[in-house]
Amino acid sequence: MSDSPSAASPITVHLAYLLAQANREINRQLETRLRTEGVPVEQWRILKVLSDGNGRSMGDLAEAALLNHPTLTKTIDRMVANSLVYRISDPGDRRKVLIFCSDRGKALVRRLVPLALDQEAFLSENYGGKAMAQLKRLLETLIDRTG
Amino acid sequence: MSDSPSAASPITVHLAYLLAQANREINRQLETRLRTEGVPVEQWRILKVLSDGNGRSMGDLAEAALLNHPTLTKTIDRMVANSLVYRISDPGDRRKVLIFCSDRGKALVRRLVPLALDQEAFLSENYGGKAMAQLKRLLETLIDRTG
DNA sequence: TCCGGAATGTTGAATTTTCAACTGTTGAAG
DNA sequence: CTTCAACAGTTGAAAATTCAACATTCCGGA
Repeated sequence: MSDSPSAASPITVHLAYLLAQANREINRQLETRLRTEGVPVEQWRILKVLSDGNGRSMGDLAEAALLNHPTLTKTIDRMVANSLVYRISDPGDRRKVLIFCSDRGKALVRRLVPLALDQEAFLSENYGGKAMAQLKRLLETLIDRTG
Repeated sequence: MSDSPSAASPITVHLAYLLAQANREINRQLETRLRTEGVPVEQWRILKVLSDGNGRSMGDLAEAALLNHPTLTKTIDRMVANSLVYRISDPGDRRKVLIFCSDRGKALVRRLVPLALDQEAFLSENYGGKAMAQLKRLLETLIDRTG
């Protein structure tokens, strides 16, 4: 009898809430790490995705970087202004625009990757590599099953 | 030898990325459910926290609802305009403002709770109650250990 | 008592995101 | 061939968020 009969369950037991809370916290940690290079988390995701040298359409990139379409357009505008990426009209389908990472962007990614890996290492240490692997696996299947 | 030696690990293996992705997905699902009542997820969180009848200071509420301070101020402005909550200056510390849920707000929460529980039920079914419990536990400890 | 620093919220400007509407392109049906 | 619906991306206005600066109140020490 730990609760009175009418005690409603708090929102803190909802998966949606816990995910939002954890995401907020981890995102903040990453944000402060990336602040060294003055790069927002969204731009880090975009750059990392593009860093393999392949171009991506806006649609694919939006999906990969977890951004809405118009938001991505404007973020890419800013990144083009900073010479981090560039647009090329897709020769095969002229509705599409391919985004590529510039040399400057690639150099930035090389400085960013260690910062992100630092976070992973930090989490592994303070949270446990086992728990982390388990959590990642559960998140992946959650995304697969509902996304 | 599944990867070439120089293959960089994709961003999709980072915990920060997986959390962002899962959060985005689950949040969207919740959003569409709450759309029935036209309530943004952030307001749902605020209302649910306040629905026990106790007042909260802006600071406590911001923490509980996962919002920054100025964002909360303006969100509460909107909710006051909609008569969902009201402000009362804290008698014990006049720097503080206590936020309470109005009757209208409470009635709304009663319609919202089933929508949120529906999501939990849906997830339990399509993802597994076991996996869900495990995921919740892992998220809680992650938050404890890093937050 | 009075001062000054810390805590609590709010505000206004600037930035960012979102929504809906729009342009241009493709592909398939007739 | 045309035509037209669907697709890809952008745009401009509106809404929301963030940042920095600003009150106001509290509290501890001179």
